[in-house]
Amino acid sequence: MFKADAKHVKSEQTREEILDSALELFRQHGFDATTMRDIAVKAGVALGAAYYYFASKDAIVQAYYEKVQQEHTARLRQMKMDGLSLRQRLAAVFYSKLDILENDRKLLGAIFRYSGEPAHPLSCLGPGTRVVREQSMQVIADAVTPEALPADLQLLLTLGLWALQMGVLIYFIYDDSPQQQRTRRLVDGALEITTFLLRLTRFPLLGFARKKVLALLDEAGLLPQLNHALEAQS
Amino acid sequence: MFKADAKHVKSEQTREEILDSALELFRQHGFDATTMRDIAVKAGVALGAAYYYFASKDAIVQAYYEKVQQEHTARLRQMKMDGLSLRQRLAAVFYSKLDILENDRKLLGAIFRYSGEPAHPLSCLGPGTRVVREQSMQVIADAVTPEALPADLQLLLTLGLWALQMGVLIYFIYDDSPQQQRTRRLVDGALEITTFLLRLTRFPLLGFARKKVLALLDEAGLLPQLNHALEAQS
DNA sequence: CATTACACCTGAACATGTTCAATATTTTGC
DNA sequence: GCAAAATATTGAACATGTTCAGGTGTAATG
Repeated sequence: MFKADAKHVKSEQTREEILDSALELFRQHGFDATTMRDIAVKAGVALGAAYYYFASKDAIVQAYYEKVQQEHTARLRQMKMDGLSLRQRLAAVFYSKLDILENDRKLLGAIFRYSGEPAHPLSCLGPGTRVVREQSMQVIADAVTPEALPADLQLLLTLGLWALQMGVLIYFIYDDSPQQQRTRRLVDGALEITTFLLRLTRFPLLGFARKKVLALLDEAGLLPQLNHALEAQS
Repeated sequence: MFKADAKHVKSEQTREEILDSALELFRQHGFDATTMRDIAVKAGVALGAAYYYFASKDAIVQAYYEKVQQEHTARLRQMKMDGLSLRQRLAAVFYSKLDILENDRKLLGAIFRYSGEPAHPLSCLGPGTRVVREQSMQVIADAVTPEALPADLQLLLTLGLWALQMGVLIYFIYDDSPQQQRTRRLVDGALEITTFLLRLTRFPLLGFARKKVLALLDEAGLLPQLNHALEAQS
């Protein structure tokens, strides 16, 4: 069995070699300027080997993003959130994501390339990316949960924040201010407003709007079985 | 001079021929399954001619979308909006767009392909598509203007509705319900909630939130010079 | 009418993502 | 240990988006 493991390790090493080479080249010369042949040469394998491990060039970026999501989850698990406010916890979630992605903004474009193609396996909204998408929602849900909100509101807030995060990432890609300070300020402001509005939902009129929104999202099939996910992980 | 015009007409005809051939093939077999060679053959021209008129395969879809936007603008100009409520006017805006795009949902994916690449000329958020983007905002602005809202609120509402429209289009692409009924219901519900919330902005607390949101968007550079656009067209 | 300029068009050549049949290597079953 | 199965790897071949040096016809110029 140890030999099987050794082999698995070897195989995994080849994969890593290809992935690392690809990322280094992407960062140096950009995604489009890097060819699969360049990647294979740098990784010291034949062209076909790259396709043995990755279904496509875009799939390499997808693999990168999965690593990013793992790292994001890991970082937040390590943080002590006790005593922090909801807004502070959410700021930690958003900021750490930006920190991780800071030097790879040019790679992110590939993630969104198939947003409008339901059938594409790499569509960031399609079934092919469900796992990483749910994981990214879970990170947000974990920051929301301690607030002990009513279940429906919690679901709504989580979904809204996830959508906000998507928007922030797009803004981040376009942000050419130094160190992407503008994106950070945008996050600050958006979270301030979010928590402010959250407090308002106690009032009857906004509570009514909340119910309306939830019903609408439900009818549209946009409410994921986050409940299940939440139960499963606890 | 009439000969020069004749030539211009001829050239324009070739362009149309290529565009029409491309669209028909895209609709029949999908965007990816259609090759530039197929398009050229069907249009009765050489491969290079297609590239004389369109910078890339994606640019053909962009040209299509520009036609769609023209049609959208034209249809709404023709409609009598007198006596309609804001919600009814907005419903007309959203519904007519869906009507125009109804049979071309598969084409739309290409529009969003470069959302995450600021430098790409076809990025739907980049400078290369500014004209058509402003035109699509203008259609919404025209439906909002008769409401005679305070300028800041009008700007905010227009921007929000434009973002909503983007989201609706994405949902539309993914919607496999018959005749995309779900998207229509989503529009109905979203507009109901929007107008409801709009009424609430009169209350001081939500008015405060409104100011916050505007300041945030302004700082983020997300408020376009829609004022200018509005002035220019009136 | 000859010449030049220019818009329009051609198709071969190129670059690169992707496939795949063939081969090498490792693991498994006996 | 050895044959068979599974896994890993190779690189040539292919498909297709894109480029480009050149050709063709038409209109202005002299």
